[in-house]
Amino acid sequence: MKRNSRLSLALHTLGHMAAEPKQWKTSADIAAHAGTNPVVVRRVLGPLRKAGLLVSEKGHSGGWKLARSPQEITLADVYLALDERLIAPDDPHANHHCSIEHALHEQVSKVLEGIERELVERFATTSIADVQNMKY
Amino acid sequence: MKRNSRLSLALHTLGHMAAEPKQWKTSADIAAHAGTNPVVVRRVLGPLRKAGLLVSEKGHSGGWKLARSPQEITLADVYLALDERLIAPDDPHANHHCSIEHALHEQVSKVLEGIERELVERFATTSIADVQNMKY
DNA sequence: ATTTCATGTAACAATTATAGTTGCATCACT
DNA sequence: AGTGATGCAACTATAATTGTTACATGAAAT
Repeated sequence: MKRNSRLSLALHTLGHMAAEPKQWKTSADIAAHAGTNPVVVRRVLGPLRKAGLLVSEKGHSGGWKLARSPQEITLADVYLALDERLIAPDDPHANHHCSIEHALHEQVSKVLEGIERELVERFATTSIADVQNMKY
Repeated sequence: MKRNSRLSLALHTLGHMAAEPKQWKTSADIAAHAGTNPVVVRRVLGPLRKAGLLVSEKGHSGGWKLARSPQEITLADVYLALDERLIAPDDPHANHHCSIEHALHEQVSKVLEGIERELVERFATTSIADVQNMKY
């Protein structure tokens, strides 16, 4: 696979599911389409289930499907569920000798943090249905 | 170092330089402040020089400094110079068996590509001087 | 001129992050 | 019971990133 694969895999999968919201899809099927492994799929989809975007069922004729309508799932929901932070590094306070360095570091972090927030807001304006319906 | 280190290292360095735009800084000094290696610093700063954001001089009393004023260097300049693509994976057309898969893939790519563009626009609204001056 | 100190670059090693794999417990439907 | 799915843990493999060493080149200082 490539970089940013978690988000990308998630969006593909949700896009597919949006086309047939009633149908249960197995991780094996999803993996086959995505050219990856069922366990990898479950690993990516797990957090989406925890976030309430998907539901899964065990057992015969089990699998995965959307927990709500595609219009009600935004890219921000997915992004946050996956715990991605593409802009701002999760850097919970590196040590810096000189105080100028420290202040500057704080500044850079604040700026990136702000842009990260704006990115999430942007993601929130697009739903899975939008992706699937070729709004763009 | 941590993730996103290239962008982050670049911004820190430029921030420092913005404080003393006349002064030549060596990669060794920069590296010491950033807690990394001079070669790594040159590797990150090289593309910024190629993009015309920095100038460097060899020899005794050589080093690096800004090629223009901090107000005239935006985060987008840095981001693009480093060739970062944080949102959209550079995926020059993966093969897909079924055409639905293909169409969906195109869609996801288009959406992410659009958001990537908007991110660059956002970066363009903030300059190194803004970072340094604690505008936020 | 020679020494000194810097960049520029290549090649390699080490580390870290990510993806892939195997194995098995658990649960639900047939 | 038997089958086929998820859930999860542990491990391996691979890729990406960073760090290191070595050396050629160029410019200033002596």
